[in-house]
Amino acid sequence: MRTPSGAGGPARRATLSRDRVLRGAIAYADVNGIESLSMRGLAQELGVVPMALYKHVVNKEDLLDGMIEVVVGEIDQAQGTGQWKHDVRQRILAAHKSLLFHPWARAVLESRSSMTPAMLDYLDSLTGLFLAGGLSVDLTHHVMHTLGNRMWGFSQELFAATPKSDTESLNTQRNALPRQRPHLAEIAKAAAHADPSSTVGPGCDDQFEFEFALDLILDGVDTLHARHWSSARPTTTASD
Amino acid sequence: MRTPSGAGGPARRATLSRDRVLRGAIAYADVNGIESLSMRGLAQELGVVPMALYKHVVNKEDLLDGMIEVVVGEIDQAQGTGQWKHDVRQRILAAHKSLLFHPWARAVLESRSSMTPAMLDYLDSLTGLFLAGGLSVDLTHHVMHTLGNRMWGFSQELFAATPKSDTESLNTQRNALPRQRPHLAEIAKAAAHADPSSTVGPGCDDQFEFEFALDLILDGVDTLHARHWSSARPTTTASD
DNA sequence: ACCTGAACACCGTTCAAGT
DNA sequence: ACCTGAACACCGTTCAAGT
Repeated sequence: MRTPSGAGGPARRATLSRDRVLRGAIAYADVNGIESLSMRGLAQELGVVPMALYKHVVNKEDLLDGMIEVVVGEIDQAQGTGQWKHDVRQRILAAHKSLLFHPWARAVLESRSSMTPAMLDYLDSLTGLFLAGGLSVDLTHHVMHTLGNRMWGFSQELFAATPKSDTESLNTQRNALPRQRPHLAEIAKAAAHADPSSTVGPGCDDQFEFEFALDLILDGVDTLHARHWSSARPTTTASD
Repeated sequence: MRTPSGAGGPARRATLSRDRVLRGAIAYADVNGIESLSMRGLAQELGVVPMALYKHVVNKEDLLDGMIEVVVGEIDQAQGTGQWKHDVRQRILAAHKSLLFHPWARAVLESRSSMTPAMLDYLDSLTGLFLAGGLSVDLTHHVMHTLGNRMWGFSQELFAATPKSDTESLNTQRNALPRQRPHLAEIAKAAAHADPSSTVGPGCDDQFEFEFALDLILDGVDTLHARHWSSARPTTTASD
């Protein structure tokens, strides 16, 4: 025992590389949450002195950039069928799946000040699917914005936030809500009835909601495309 | 000079209140950015010892909650016209405007673990507009999700990120992009042609893009409503 | 009872001293 | 030349000592 690479103590880790640092950080964030990811903590997890990380990563921002690069790079790129709506749908659902797998990824991705190469590649391939389907450059441009844009100025999955089950929060959800927010209560009740499995939350099927919104947008785009929509002479937007 | 409340030194501030703390924090974040908002820095800005803040705010999370509460509470609630599509559009554009005014607000709002009363009130009033317009509870439910949902699993205004103008970044934008990301380059070129004012960015009209996406969704909803769409028997989603 | 300075347990990153 | 411990300049929050 006490030999430098003995079997008793903490195992001697393989030599560090950028990839090992990034994957270590991803695993750390998956397990402990992104808010508790620190350079010092990650170094300890990797069995390394904190400053050793700075050989592979210029600073914490670069670490976060790299983590996003790995996650976005892993988005499945299925073979296209040539039908743009199907192919776009498939690609976006693949991205959705990858990001769902790492709960911290969306917030980190949105906090990046500029896009990473993998992000640009993904966007470019998606753009290419629209153009290959015969959509105009003009329409494709605005569709890309539509897909990237959060509605209302803010955008997160609004009913997904599981409130802490402290007393006040439960009161708000169960008692105060129906009185003070009757409209929200009505749709929450209907959703809970449709899926009685969840007792306190509204019991929404996140995947259904995601696909509903995606299809609504893609169908709307299809309509505009068929009408030869152009930003120069907008026909309102879709119907009028 | 040196009198406790003299005219020479830093002016004696009015007594602290939760409102003064929250508005001080908002002003601080507007000027210095949310990332440099600290309890200690805010206290100094308010001419107060750090621990004094904890009389009005339970911790930093509560401070952030309160800031969001103020911003969301300031969303303009125009008088409704009775036409649901118009009224919803107006309310959402008002929210968009309020959040644009505080660049940090979207990220902070999305980072909240549960909704604040003002957020719930806003959502309830929006839900009420759909229901008053005759949309089914079912459709209204999914529409609320659609508006709240970011497309693709991630969602920020994708082309809004103004990259730092360091050399590498400019290279990426100007030279590498057309070669490596031809599709993105094509729509960027078209957009720059339409609006030659911005030299490096794609020159997109953010407000136009926001309204395009909003109208696309609202028009799609209108179509589903006219077809008596129900999640029990979805007609695909819209057209087929 | 209220207020607050000092202290605690952290951060990311710099830097100079070691090999 | 490389590596790394200590140090620097911060955090949010606790706590005990002061009034």
